Amino acid sequence: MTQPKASDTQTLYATFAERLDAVLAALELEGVLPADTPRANVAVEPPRDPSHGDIATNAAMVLAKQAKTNPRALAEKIVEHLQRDPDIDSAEIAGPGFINLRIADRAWLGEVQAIASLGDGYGRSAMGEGNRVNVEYVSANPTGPMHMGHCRGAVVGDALASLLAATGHEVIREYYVNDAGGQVDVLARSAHIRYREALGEDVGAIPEGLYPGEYLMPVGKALADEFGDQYAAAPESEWLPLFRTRAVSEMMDLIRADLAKLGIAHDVFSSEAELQAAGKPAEAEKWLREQGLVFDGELEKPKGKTPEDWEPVELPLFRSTRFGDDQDRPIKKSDGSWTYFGADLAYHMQKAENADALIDIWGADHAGTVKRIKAAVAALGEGKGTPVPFDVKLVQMVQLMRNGEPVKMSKRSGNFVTLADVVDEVGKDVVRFTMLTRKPEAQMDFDFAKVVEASKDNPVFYVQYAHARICSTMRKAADEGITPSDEALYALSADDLALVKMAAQYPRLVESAAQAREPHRIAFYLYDLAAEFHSYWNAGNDDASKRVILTQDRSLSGARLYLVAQIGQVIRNGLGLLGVEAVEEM
RNA sequence: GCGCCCGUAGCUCAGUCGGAUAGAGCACCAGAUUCCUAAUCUGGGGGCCACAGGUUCGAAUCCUGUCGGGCGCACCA
Repeated sequence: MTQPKASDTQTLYATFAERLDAVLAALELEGVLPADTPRANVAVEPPRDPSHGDIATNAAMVLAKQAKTNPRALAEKIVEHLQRDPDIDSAEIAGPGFINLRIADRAWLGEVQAIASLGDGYGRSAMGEGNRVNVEYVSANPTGPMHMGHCRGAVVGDALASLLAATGHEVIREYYVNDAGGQVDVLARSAHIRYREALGEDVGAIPEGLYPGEYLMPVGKALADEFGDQYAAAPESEWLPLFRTRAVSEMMDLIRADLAKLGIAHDVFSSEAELQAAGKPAEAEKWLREQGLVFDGELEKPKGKTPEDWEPVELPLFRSTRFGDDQDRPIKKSDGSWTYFGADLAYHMQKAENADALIDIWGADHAGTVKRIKAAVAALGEGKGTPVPFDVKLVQMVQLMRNGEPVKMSKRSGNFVTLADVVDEVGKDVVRFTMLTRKPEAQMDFDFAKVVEASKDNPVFYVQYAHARICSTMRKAADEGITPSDEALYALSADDLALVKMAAQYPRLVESAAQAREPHRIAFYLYDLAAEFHSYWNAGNDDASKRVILTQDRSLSGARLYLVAQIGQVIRNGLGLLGVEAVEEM
């Protein structure tokens, strides 16, 4: 598949922003505005109320003070210039000083042709200027299959990565494998029990503190097949590293398979164990000590209630308080091994060397560690002289429900709803769209039963149905011998143009969603666009002259088919960003 | 006690860099199918944007405080 090219031509809204800019520049020359007037707050956007026109700007209100006049007087000067633009039918001053523009039909029709010629590239943008952005997401511990708790971050991260890729960023999708801590030793011990079980031993119940899940049985079986009983009675030190490596590798295969079900594939898997083996945390420590940012000091007491076995210890601390953290954080434990943070710090420094910007998608339960990792990246930027843009997006918890009752999940007890189960039951598209139809920083309930049983109410089908309807219309028209054509676009009516206006917002929406790093905006937009289309379609039920397929007026029908095909294109492009399939029939 | 996130219609949620009369879906009520896919559409009722101050031409949006919900607060990961 060839990568669609970013739009070379400017989209409609962008050109009007530029035209306004030119007017303001002219006013500076005329002396109405002082030279080099800052215009950061000037907005050019569609008004919420369509009766106010196609495009509105607040320029006069924002700049009135600098022009030493009142907004309406300045607005009149601006309008005077704008009215000379042949693509602007009218420019009116309203309310406190808004300028409302009505755009000529031919400009809108040009946008329809732009969609057609850009195809998959419509809505792509060069905004990112090829900046390398590393997006780290999922990074679930390799101790078992993915459960629903991981799902939201996975989908949001993936959609965000796609969004950035579509807006001219070079995106690295990365997964950090936490394969170095104590929990992977627990995994190895759990695998050892399953190994003995596979050898025919009666192991009874899985002991407290180990992973009881049956997903480790195939791992034990594979180890038994390969090594026979040579490790069955051997001391732990003989088999632990081996079992750990094998089990982690199997778990990662499992996780990759789960992610594949969601349509997610990472470019890079970084191993914490390898990072440590390569001496990266030690390098980071050395460098930070030189910067005076790591020192040996006494660890502060935890802020909450003091644990009973609390005693002061001296550890190498990272001076994260210098960057706004509540306390300095240890990078090594008292046994000399690296803390999670110590390794993570080195990991982020490594990532920063290979990217212009970093984004982490984390679960809200890790919110407490955001400040220290941001401090680490800030320290790096300071040391290198160039700050590294770094964003941690927190994805709030998903409360899993079943018939209104919360489902308690615990990996330790083996009681959790796996991602694979849910995807198998309701489908990838439903899961992805559901996760994307709310902003990620708000908590959400995911009622399993509701989503399974009432999935036909899911908005994803509403959007997909719009696309399927368009495809079906194209098929039907082909049967009637009517082909889409832009020859008679001039014949389109105001109802047709309403659809165009909605579609024309797509490029600016993609850019603003990418800038805000909020992929959910795409989902809501697609819903609105689908609604506009369904409404348009149904108008043909009441009034046959408003149908798309008109056997008695093949030229108008061809124009409408051409238009509708472009709506389908936009829906397809948007769903593509979200990783949801644009089905051709339902 | 401290930090982070959230609070918008009965329910689930949008609300763009602060902009004009705060919007959808579900549910409820009334309609549309001899007609391109009714998984759709049209119309209706429903709001102290948690509360109180502040900032300004203008606040659901920004600031401060209060209340309510969630998450976190060793050297775990």
